[in-house]
Amino acid sequence: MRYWLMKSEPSVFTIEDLEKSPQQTVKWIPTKGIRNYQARNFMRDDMSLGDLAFFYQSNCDTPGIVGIMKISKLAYPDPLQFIEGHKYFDPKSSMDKPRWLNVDVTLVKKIPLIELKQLREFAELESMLILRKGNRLSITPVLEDEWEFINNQIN
DNA sequence: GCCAACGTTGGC
DNA sequence: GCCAACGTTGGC
Repeated sequence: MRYWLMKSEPSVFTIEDLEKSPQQTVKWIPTKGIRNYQARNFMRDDMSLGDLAFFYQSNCDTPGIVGIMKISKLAYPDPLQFIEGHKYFDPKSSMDKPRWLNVDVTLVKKIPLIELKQLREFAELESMLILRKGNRLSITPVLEDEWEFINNQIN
């Protein structure tokens, strides 16, 4: 069992959108393609069914963690890469050899916002990838210790 | 294979 | 809106 942190911009997809989705389950992210090789490789190589992930809202007034999700479907080809003219169309991808993948996620629970600036205050979280300068990866692994520490803040 | 130019991310 | 940091592209 692994732990993850997955970013979404509220202008694109919010935790409420996830809450309102059928079975509270969506392709991550419904209207968006993940177009970064490192993030793709995490999904393809390292994610397992039942892995848990923080829902992190980014690029907004109050960036931070707002929920917990689980991986409910393993990596599969992102349909958006095949739609000609679509923003996420990739001419170099093919049905035979799809380049881009998504997983499905299911909401476990919403949690009260833990702001980025709060996360920065905990020495225990110093090594979190999300807190590193210049971090831009939309999917990052979270260590078990970090996961538990943050969960203890919730309870 | 180098690297400059460009595009994107995302906190502030 | 700024801009630092980073990833990708493409000419050479």
